Amino acid sequence: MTLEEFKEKNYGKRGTKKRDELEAGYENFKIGVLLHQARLEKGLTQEQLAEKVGTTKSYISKIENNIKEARISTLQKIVELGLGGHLELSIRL
Amino acid sequence: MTLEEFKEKNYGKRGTKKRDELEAGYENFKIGVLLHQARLEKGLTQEQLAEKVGTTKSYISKIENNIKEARISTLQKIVELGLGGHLELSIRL
DNA sequence: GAAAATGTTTCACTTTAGGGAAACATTCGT
DNA sequence: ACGAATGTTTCCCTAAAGTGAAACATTTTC
Repeated sequence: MTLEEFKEKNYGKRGTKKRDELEAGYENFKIGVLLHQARLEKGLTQEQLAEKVGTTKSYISKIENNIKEARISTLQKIVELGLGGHLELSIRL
Repeated sequence: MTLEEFKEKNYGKRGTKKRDELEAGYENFKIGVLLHQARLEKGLTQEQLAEKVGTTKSYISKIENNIKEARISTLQKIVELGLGGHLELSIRL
Protein backbone atom coordinates (compact mmCIF):
# COMPACT_ATOMS: atom_id res chain seq x y z
CA MET A 1 0.00 0.00 0.00
CA THR A 2 1.31 3.42 -0.90
CA LEU A 3 1.57 6.25 1.57
CA GLU A 4 -1.27 8.12 -0.10
CA GLU A 5 -3.50 5.05 -0.12
CA PHE A 6 -2.76 4.54 3.53
CA LYS A 7 -3.59 8.13 4.40
CA GLU A 8 -6.76 8.10 2.30
CA LYS A 9 -7.93 4.89 3.86
CA ASN A 10 -7.33 6.01 7.41
CA TYR A 11 -7.88 9.73 7.29
CA GLY A 12 -10.02 10.40 4.24
CA LYS A 13 -9.29 12.04 0.92
CA ARG A 14 -7.36 15.27 0.56
CA GLY A 15 -9.63 18.21 1.30
CA THR A 16 -11.84 16.46 3.82
CA LYS A 17 -12.07 17.91 7.30
CA LYS A 18 -10.50 15.02 9.15
CA ARG A 19 -7.56 14.75 6.78
CA ASP A 20 -6.88 18.46 6.78
CA GLU A 21 -6.96 18.75 10.53
CA LEU A 22 -4.47 15.97 10.92
CA GLU A 23 -2.10 17.27 8.31
CA ALA A 24 -2.18 20.73 9.84
CA GLY A 25 -1.19 19.38 13.20
CA TYR A 26 2.49 19.57 13.88
CA GLU A 27 3.87 16.60 12.04
CA ASN A 28 2.21 14.05 14.31
CA PHE A 29 0.46 12.68 11.33
CA LYS A 30 3.69 12.06 9.50
CA ILE A 31 5.43 10.15 12.24
CA GLY A 32 2.56 7.71 12.59
CA VAL A 33 2.65 7.01 8.89
CA LEU A 34 6.42 6.65 8.90
CA LEU A 35 6.20 4.16 11.72
CA HIS A 36 3.50 2.20 9.97
CA GLN A 37 5.49 2.05 6.77
CA ALA A 38 8.68 1.04 8.53
CA ARG A 39 6.90 -1.73 10.41
CA LEU A 40 5.44 -3.13 7.19
CA GLU A 41 8.85 -3.01 5.54
CA LYS A 42 10.17 -5.14 8.37
CA GLY A 43 7.25 -7.51 8.00
CA LEU A 44 6.17 -7.18 11.60
CA THR A 45 2.71 -7.17 13.11
CA GLN A 46 1.81 -4.59 15.74
CA GLU A 47 1.91 -7.34 18.32
CA GLN A 48 5.38 -8.50 17.31
CA LEU A 49 6.65 -4.95 17.35
CA ALA A 50 5.02 -4.32 20.71
CA GLU A 51 6.73 -7.33 22.22
CA LYS A 52 10.17 -6.25 21.03
CA VAL A 53 9.68 -2.81 22.50
CA GLY A 54 8.05 -4.07 25.68
CA THR A 55 4.64 -2.58 25.22
CA THR A 56 1.26 -3.63 23.86
CA LYS A 57 -0.29 -3.72 20.43
CA SER A 58 -2.97 -1.27 21.52
CA TYR A 59 -0.33 1.31 22.20
CA ILE A 60 1.40 0.77 18.86
CA SER A 61 -1.93 1.19 17.11
CA LYS A 62 -2.56 4.48 18.86
CA ILE A 63 0.80 5.86 17.87
CA GLU A 64 0.47 4.78 14.25
CA ASN A 65 -2.94 6.40 14.08
CA ASN A 66 -1.90 9.54 15.92
CA ILE A 67 -4.48 9.07 18.58
CA LYS A 68 -1.80 9.78 21.14
CA GLU A 69 1.32 11.78 20.60
CA ALA A 70 4.36 9.72 21.52
CA ARG A 71 7.37 11.12 23.29
CA ILE A 72 10.64 11.26 21.47
CA SER A 73 12.11 8.72 23.85
CA THR A 74 9.24 6.37 23.13
CA LEU A 75 9.54 6.79 19.39
CA GLN A 76 13.22 6.03 19.67
CA LYS A 77 12.58 2.90 21.66
CA ILE A 78 10.15 1.72 19.01
CA VAL A 79 12.50 2.49 16.14
CA GLU A 80 15.65 1.15 17.77
CA LEU A 81 14.47 -1.83 19.78
CA GLY A 82 11.53 -2.70 17.59
CA LEU A 83 12.66 -1.96 14.08
CA GLY A 84 16.41 -2.03 14.46
CA GLY A 85 16.60 1.44 12.97
CA HIS A 86 17.45 4.93 14.03
CA LEU A 87 15.27 7.98 14.61
CA GLU A 88 16.71 11.17 13.18
CA LEU A 89 15.87 14.58 14.55
CA SER A 90 17.06 17.78 13.00
CA ILE A 91 16.27 21.46 12.84
CA ARG A 92 16.21 23.15 9.47
CA LEU A 93 16.50 26.92 9.72
CA MET B 1 30.96 28.18 21.02
CA THR B 2 31.30 24.75 19.47
CA LEU B 3 28.91 21.89 20.22
CA GLU B 4 31.58 20.06 22.21
CA GLU B 5 32.43 23.15 24.24
CA PHE B 6 28.77 23.64 24.99
CA LYS B 7 28.31 20.05 26.10
CA GLU B 8 31.45 20.13 28.21
CA LYS B 9 30.43 23.35 29.89
CA ASN B 10 26.94 22.21 30.70
CA TYR B 11 27.28 18.49 31.19
CA GLY B 12 30.92 17.86 31.99
CA LYS B 13 33.72 16.23 30.06
CA ARG B 14 33.35 13.00 28.14
CA GLY B 15 33.54 10.07 30.53
CA THR B 16 32.05 11.81 33.53
CA LYS B 17 28.94 10.34 35.10
CA LYS B 18 26.59 13.21 34.31
CA ARG B 19 27.65 13.48 30.69
CA ASP B 20 27.46 9.75 30.08
CA GLU B 21 24.02 9.42 31.58
CA LEU B 22 22.69 12.17 29.40
CA GLU B 23 24.25 10.90 26.23
CA ALA B 24 22.95 7.40 26.86
CA GLY B 25 19.41 8.63 27.10
CA TYR B 26 17.48 8.39 23.89
CA GLU B 27 18.59 11.46 22.03
CA ASN B 28 17.02 13.88 24.49
CA PHE B 29 20.40 15.37 25.02
CA LYS B 30 20.83 16.10 21.36
CA ILE B 31 17.59 17.95 20.85
CA GLY B 32 18.32 20.35 23.69
CA VAL B 33 21.69 21.12 22.21
CA LEU B 34 20.22 21.52 18.74
CA LEU B 35 17.68 23.95 20.06
CA HIS B 36 20.29 25.90 21.95
CA GLN B 37 22.51 26.13 18.88
CA ALA B 38 19.66 27.17 16.63
CA ARG B 39 18.59 29.86 19.05
CA LEU B 40 22.10 31.29 19.21
CA GLU B 41 22.33 31.27 15.42
CA LYS B 42 19.19 33.37 15.31
CA GLY B 43 20.65 35.70 17.92
CA LEU B 44 17.72 35.30 20.29
CA THR B 45 17.66 35.20 24.07
CA GLN B 46 15.59 32.58 25.85
CA GLU B 47 13.16 35.31 26.80
CA GLN B 48 12.74 36.53 23.23
CA LEU B 49 12.23 32.99 22.01
CA ALA B 50 9.75 32.31 24.78
CA GLU B 51 7.70 35.33 23.82
CA LYS B 52 7.49 34.29 20.18
CA VAL B 53 6.35 30.83 21.17
CA GLY B 54 4.02 32.05 23.87
CA THR B 55 5.75 30.58 26.88
CA THR B 56 8.31 31.61 29.48
CA LYS B 57 12.08 31.65 29.59
CA SER B 58 12.08 29.14 32.43
CA TYR B 59 10.42 26.63 30.20
CA ILE B 60 12.84 27.20 27.34
CA SER B 61 15.72 26.72 29.72
CA LYS B 62 14.35 23.41 30.91
CA ILE B 63 14.00 22.12 27.39
CA GLU B 64 17.48 23.21 26.33
CA ASN B 65 18.91 21.53 29.40
CA ASN B 66 16.83 18.38 29.03
CA ILE B 67 15.33 18.73 32.45
CA LYS B 68 11.98 17.95 30.88
CA GLU B 69 11.49 15.96 27.73
CA ALA B 70 9.54 18.05 25.27
CA ARG B 71 6.81 16.62 23.12
CA ILE B 72 7.22 16.66 19.42
CA SER B 73 4.38 19.15 19.03
CA THR B 74 6.08 21.43 21.54
CA LEU B 75 9.42 21.19 19.80
CA GLN B 76 7.75 22.02 16.54
CA LYS B 77 6.06 25.05 18.00
CA ILE B 78 9.40 26.31 19.27
CA VAL B 79 11.19 25.66 15.99
CA GLU B 80 8.45 27.00 13.73
CA LEU B 81 7.00 29.91 15.69
CA GLY B 82 10.13 30.80 17.57
CA LEU B 83 12.96 30.16 15.17
CA GLY B 84 11.17 30.29 11.84
CA GLY B 85 12.53 26.88 11.00
CA HIS B 86 11.34 23.37 10.53
CA LEU B 87 11.72 20.26 12.65
CA GLU B 88 12.58 17.17 10.66
CA LEU B 89 11.79 13.66 11.83
CA SER B 90 12.84 10.59 9.94
CA ILE B 91 13.37 6.89 10.40
CA ARG B 92 16.55 5.31 9.11
CA LEU B 93 16.30 1.55 8.80
C1' DG C 1 32.52 46.12 40.87
C1' DA C 2 27.68 47.53 40.54
C1' DA C 3 23.83 47.18 37.64
C1' DA C 4 21.50 45.06 33.93
C1' DA C 5 20.66 41.28 31.14
C1' DT C 6 20.42 36.56 30.59
C1' DG C 7 19.95 31.92 32.13
C1' DT C 8 18.72 28.22 35.81
C1' DT C 9 16.27 26.15 39.52
C1' DT C 10 12.54 25.49 42.68
C1' DC C 11 7.83 25.13 43.93
C1' DA C 12 3.36 24.22 42.89
C1' DC C 13 -0.46 22.94 40.14
C1' DT C 14 -3.08 21.12 35.80
C1' DT C 15 -3.30 18.52 31.82
C1' DT C 16 -2.12 14.80 28.94
C1' DA C 17 0.81 11.09 27.40
C1' DG C 18 2.14 6.40 28.90
C1' DG C 19 0.49 2.21 29.34
C1' DG C 20 -2.33 -2.20 29.75
C1' DA C 21 -6.65 -5.18 29.57
C1' DA C 22 -10.27 -6.33 27.28
C1' DA C 23 -13.93 -5.62 24.10
C1' DC C 24 -14.70 -4.79 19.51
C1' DA C 25 -13.73 -4.66 14.45
C1' DT C 26 -11.42 -6.01 10.44
C1' DT C 27 -8.80 -8.82 7.38
C1' DC C 28 -7.12 -13.19 5.80
C1' DG C 29 -6.86 -18.07 4.94
C1' DT C 30 -9.04 -22.29 3.92
C1' DA D 1 -18.96 -18.77 5.92
C1' DC D 2 -16.10 -19.68 9.87
C1' DG D 3 -12.25 -19.19 12.63
C1' DA D 4 -7.73 -17.19 13.33
C1' DA D 5 -4.84 -13.43 13.08
C1' DT D 6 -4.33 -8.70 13.12
C1' DG D 7 -5.68 -4.09 14.14
C1' DT D 8 -8.66 -0.45 16.72
C1' DT D 9 -11.16 1.53 20.44
C1' DT D 10 -12.63 2.15 25.13
C1' DC D 11 -11.91 2.45 29.96
C1' DC D 12 -9.06 3.65 33.50
C1' DC D 13 -5.18 4.79 36.33
C1' DT D 14 -0.33 6.68 36.96
C1' DA D 15 3.55 9.25 35.81
C1' DA D 16 5.48 12.95 33.51
C1' DA D 17 5.09 17.06 30.52
C1' DG D 18 3.30 21.78 30.41
C1' DT D 19 3.28 25.91 32.62
C1' DG D 20 4.26 30.18 35.29
C1' DA D 21 6.15 33.02 39.16
C1' DA D 22 9.67 34.07 41.65
C1' DA D 23 14.08 33.23 43.68
C1' DC D 24 18.62 32.44 42.56
C1' DA D 25 22.91 32.33 39.65
C1' DT D 26 25.70 33.72 36.00
C1' DT D 27 27.39 36.61 32.42
C1' DT D 28 27.89 40.94 30.25
C1' DT D 29 28.26 45.84 30.11
C1' DC D 30 29.54 50.32 31.58
